[in-house]
Amino acid sequence: MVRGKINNLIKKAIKNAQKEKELPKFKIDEVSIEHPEQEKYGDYSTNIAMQISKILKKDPMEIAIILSEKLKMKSEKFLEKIEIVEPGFINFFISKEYLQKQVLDILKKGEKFSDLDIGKKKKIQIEFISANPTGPLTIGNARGGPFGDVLGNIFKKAGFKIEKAYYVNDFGNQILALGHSVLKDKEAVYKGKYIDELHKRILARSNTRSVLGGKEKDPYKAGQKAAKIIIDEIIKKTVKKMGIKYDEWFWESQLHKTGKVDEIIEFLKKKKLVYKKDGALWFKSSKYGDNRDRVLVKQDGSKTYLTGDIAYHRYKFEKKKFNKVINIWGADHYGDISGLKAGTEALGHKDKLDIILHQFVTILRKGEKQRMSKRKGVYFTINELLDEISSDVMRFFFLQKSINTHLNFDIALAKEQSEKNPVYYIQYAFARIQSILAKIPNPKFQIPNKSQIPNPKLELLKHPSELNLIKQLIKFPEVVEDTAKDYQVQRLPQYAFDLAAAFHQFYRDCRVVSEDENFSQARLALALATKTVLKSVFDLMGISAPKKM
RNA sequence: GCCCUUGUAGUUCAAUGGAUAGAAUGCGAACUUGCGGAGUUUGUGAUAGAGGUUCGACUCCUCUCAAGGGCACCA
Repeated sequence: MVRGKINNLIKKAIKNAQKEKELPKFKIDEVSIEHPEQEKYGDYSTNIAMQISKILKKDPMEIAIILSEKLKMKSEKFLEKIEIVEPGFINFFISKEYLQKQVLDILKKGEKFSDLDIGKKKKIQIEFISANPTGPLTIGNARGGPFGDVLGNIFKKAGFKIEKAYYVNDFGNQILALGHSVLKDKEAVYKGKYIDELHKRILARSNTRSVLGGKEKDPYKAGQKAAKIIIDEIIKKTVKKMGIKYDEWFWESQLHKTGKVDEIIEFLKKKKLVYKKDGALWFKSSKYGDNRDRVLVKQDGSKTYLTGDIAYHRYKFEKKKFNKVINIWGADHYGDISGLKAGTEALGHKDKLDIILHQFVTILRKGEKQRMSKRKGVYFTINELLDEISSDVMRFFFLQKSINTHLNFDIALAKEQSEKNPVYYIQYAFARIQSILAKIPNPKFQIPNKSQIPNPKLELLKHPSELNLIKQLIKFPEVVEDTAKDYQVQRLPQYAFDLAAAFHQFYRDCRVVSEDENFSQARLALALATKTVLKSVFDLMGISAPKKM
């Protein structure tokens, strides 16, 4: 990675300057390197001189001059020049030769280009969606879907071992409520077509061989049966349609059946972290920074959601040995964070749990807000959305936005704009490359690939559009690295768009297949490298890479 | 009342404390007889308000205003 190389150069330059007493000793945590927006400021840039100037109270320009002298001495072939600009920026310009060589590097590495090793094979579990099995997935609770899925893909690329999990809350009050709803008795809560169907199926006197059929009068059992059907026949299908594949579907009821929840209570009792009050058993979570204590066992003897969740997390950390667990929750679970964090800390797994909240989606119909409620049967399901727009468009739409935004979703607009969507723009770039490759007229123009890399005269690639395209290509590993660190997944669609734009410009300016064999070879190599990277980006985003459109 | 998140072109969204705030879409203009006219170039237009910190603020701090969420022995 170019950025890594520059980083090392700067660190060495600082050390050298210190050795020669041109700069005093001091500590810096991180050298920040960015891409300047303007071309004249180079390809990479650092503000390190300003950072140091704060510590040393010395003029940043002076520091920049000292460092740049050291950098120039050390400078390697990949840099064409280094410039200093007021008030103390050091700007780096990448050499043509280096860029040209990178094309071959990408072709050699293929799909593995931008595979990183920052994960060191540590195990991360990402749990997302995990909506209650009481109805179809709505746009509200599925926002975490594309996000969690893609974050997992990023981690994998960055060298972590990943598990994607869905936690099924098939236990407790909402299951009872579901049961009543299915039985359509006085305590019914949920409404909708699916409830009517479940009502028929679960109450109908069907053939005795059917596990789920038959008359079921007990509301809790009816609820459990309904939950299983909802997961297996509704949610799993929707999830698949969204292009998400889970490694594990974990059922909460298992924890209760196997006594894991009781074990948690015993464990906390032993650690003297519980007490009785008002007939309930409380967890002293406030000892771990929670704003209040939490109930583990209610007055009526049943366990709270939290108790089960702590048991589940013990399973994650101790049985499955995850080094890190990331839960993606809706903003309505904000109040539960400190309770679970306290629980994991009591278990001795502090700092291994990350909880990311996603804000909600406001559904608009013709500009008017729609209040959603599963209980009232008013909601917009993922399935309905996928009838209107493709999974590609849906995923891209959600991925583009930071998880923190309260986003507005106008269905009519989404449908209308799905035809002008940036996804098409990006996919079109891919299709264009395919079409170029398909049209190679002369068999002498070999298509370079992994097994057979000819020696394209890459030094011919010197048009600004060609060099710019290569610069985009080599940013890919940086995108993976940054996203694995800060979880800002919207960087990915942004990058895909920039890359596609760079390709379209190249296409306009540089004819790929021409009479000139050497040019054709070199540009084919570049087109192929672009195809490789685009394909990887599509894979990370879970979006299809069409050969034709 | 307290806590979390958010407020950026007409609209939907970007921008590790950096240099002239970037796209898409809308509206306006132009290019493209050539590997796909689903492409390219270009004009228009925005940091909710008031203070503060900083060489430098959309970004950090304080207050005000506005939106969503949370403050359960529900999940």
